[in-house]
Amino acid sequence: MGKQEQQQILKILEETYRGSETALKFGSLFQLLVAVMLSAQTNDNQVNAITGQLFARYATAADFASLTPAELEPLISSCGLYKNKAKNIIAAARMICEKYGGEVPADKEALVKLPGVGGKTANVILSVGFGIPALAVDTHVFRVANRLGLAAAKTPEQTETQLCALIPKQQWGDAHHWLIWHGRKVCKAQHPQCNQCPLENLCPSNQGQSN
DNA sequence: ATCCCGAGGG
DNA sequence: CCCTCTGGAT
Repeated sequence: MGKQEQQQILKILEETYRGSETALKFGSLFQLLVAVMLSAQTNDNQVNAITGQLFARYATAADFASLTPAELEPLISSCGLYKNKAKNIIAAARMICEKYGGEVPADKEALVKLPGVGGKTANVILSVGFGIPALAVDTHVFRVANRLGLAAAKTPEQTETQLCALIPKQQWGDAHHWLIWHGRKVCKAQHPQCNQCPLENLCPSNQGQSN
């Protein structure tokens, strides 16, 4: 896979998925943080199904900091992993109140120190929340980047490094969404829809390609 | 049965 | 590196 083909793939991804953005609903940076924390190992619809009511009742970091796990758990249980998520969301809310005046910090080092916030979540907050260039690598980005030959990575960290070297900084946030949506709609984990893929003839993982 | 915009702990 | 946490959709 040469650099020429990689740039061609990126161009087609951009044309196909231009303008795509997060499906998560949120009304503030802190709500974005909660929504992304809830999204682990579930899908956007499951998160959006509960955050409407949740954020109407509890909107700010201070609101969540005042909750106990026993209070929050039943409100988020439908998203799965709910004990860890409840504990982490409350602990992160308290740390944000104590250390950052109730505002989500615009700094990756600080974000990653929040309980339950790892590299992927931190990068989503930076790029989607603050407009700071960052390329979040989730399960879709990891899988799709490897399949398309945009990366040859064994870990999400390697994927991030390799993609960032390939893509201009101002497109990191957009590229994250191109790969997410391509992974969700076409390049699925189980049964990739290669026959309706705009990259069918460029993808090194497509066995049935015509060229 | 498998996957979903992961992270922390052992 | 592996395991665990977890419900809901397909």
